Amino acid sequence: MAFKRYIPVESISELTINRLSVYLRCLQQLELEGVMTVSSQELADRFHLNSAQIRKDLAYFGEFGIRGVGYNVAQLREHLINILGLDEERRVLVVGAGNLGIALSRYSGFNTGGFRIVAVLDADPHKVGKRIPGSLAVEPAGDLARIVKERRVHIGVITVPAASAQRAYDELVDAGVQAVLNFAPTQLKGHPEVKLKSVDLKINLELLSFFLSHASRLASVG
Amino acid sequence: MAFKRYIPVESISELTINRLSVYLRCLQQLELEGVMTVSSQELADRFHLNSAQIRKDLAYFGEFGIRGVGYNVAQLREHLINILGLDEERRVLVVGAGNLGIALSRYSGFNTGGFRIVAVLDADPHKVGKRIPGSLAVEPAGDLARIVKERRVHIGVITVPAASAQRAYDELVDAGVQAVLNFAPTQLKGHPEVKLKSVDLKINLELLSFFLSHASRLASVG
DNA sequence: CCGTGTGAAGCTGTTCACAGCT
DNA sequence: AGCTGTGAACAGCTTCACACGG
Repeated sequence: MAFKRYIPVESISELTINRLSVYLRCLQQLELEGVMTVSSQELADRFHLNSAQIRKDLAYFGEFGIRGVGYNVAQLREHLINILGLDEERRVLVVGAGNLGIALSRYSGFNTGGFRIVAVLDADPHKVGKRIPGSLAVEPAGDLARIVKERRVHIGVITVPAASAQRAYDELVDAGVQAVLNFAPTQLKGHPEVKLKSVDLKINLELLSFFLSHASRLASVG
Repeated sequence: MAFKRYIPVESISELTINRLSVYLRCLQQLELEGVMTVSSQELADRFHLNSAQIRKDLAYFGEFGIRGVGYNVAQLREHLINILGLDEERRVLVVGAGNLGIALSRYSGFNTGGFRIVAVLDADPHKVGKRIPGSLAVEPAGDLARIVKERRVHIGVITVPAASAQRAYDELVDAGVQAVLNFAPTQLKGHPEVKLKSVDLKINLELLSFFLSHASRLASVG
């Protein structure tokens, strides 16, 4: 792989990595449309991005474009897949078979493009054994460590209530997962060696609520 | 309400608003524990935040603390609820009764703390009429405009596939919603007057995948 | 004396603008 | 001639550090 090595990976911002995912979506759509080549300006116009930022983000990882021409769509798509590590299978385990856990385990985004859900766990004996339509059967949370090791799980997803999230996180880390995606609305801490990303779905609703409260004041002005 | 008025709301960053939600969670937990008063330093230590940032974020909206003492937990919690507009009922409509739409409509976070889901729609006639356990029955997507008006919907949530998301967004805006939360992995555009927030759940998995790919290189070094 | 509220400093992320390659 | 790749300027966000009030 022809990645630049003189810029350390740790120095690249999460914002840049998130944008690489966005660029990947855009390129996949262009490829469907049969577009062979695209300039950063065309990409920016089409998908409401900034052309300089696209070039800068890509330049962290290599020189993928051709001056005077632009980028080869299929090639750049492959590069992004390599950079994001989506060429390897990532085995995912979901802790918490509540509404969100079940939805994610059936969600196509979590079962395509390199990701595969290999287990869904719950501590509630009433849920254990139930088959999730279009997905797996729920397994007992007590088997977490064994399952992580046997199925060589890479990523743990936490969809338990806030009060149980820290314990789930600790167990996942002890069992040996390499990264954790947390949906519980709580601040987890304790394991700097395992990458943790937290997502609080309600925060986004509250953000919109804030704008609703303050938009009416603006509207009353103009 | 004793908000500062000399700083315009538009100048406050989304990052600050998101942190207000986090502070609210923290205060709710402290209140459960019976803590009456808290300093920014104690809050920061307890929940892994930065004390100066807490003070600065709060100072945009007023002077809520007492010098030499700290903040009254219950009072500050009320202030945050007011600032975020969570004292008013926000009526939410979900477009798309797939896995994610159904999960969100049952998700407690979307039915508490000021939010109430008043309708779940889908274009698929096979889904229409089905009752979501612990939630509402699915209604036809064709009734969107009527339902938005009759039930005075504030916020539309898009959980349809990427290809249908722009249409759903346009219909929601035309029907008169004031804000939209989009879960479809696509770049929406066209209505600057309606606040739009997009969340792509898969981007977070891809971010973790990136770190997995690059962590092994770090591990091989040290 | 202690902790808030806040200018100022420092840092990170974005955008500009152009040299250099094709 | 046109577009990439990139240093430099700019903008925005975070952290510092201290004057001020309780």
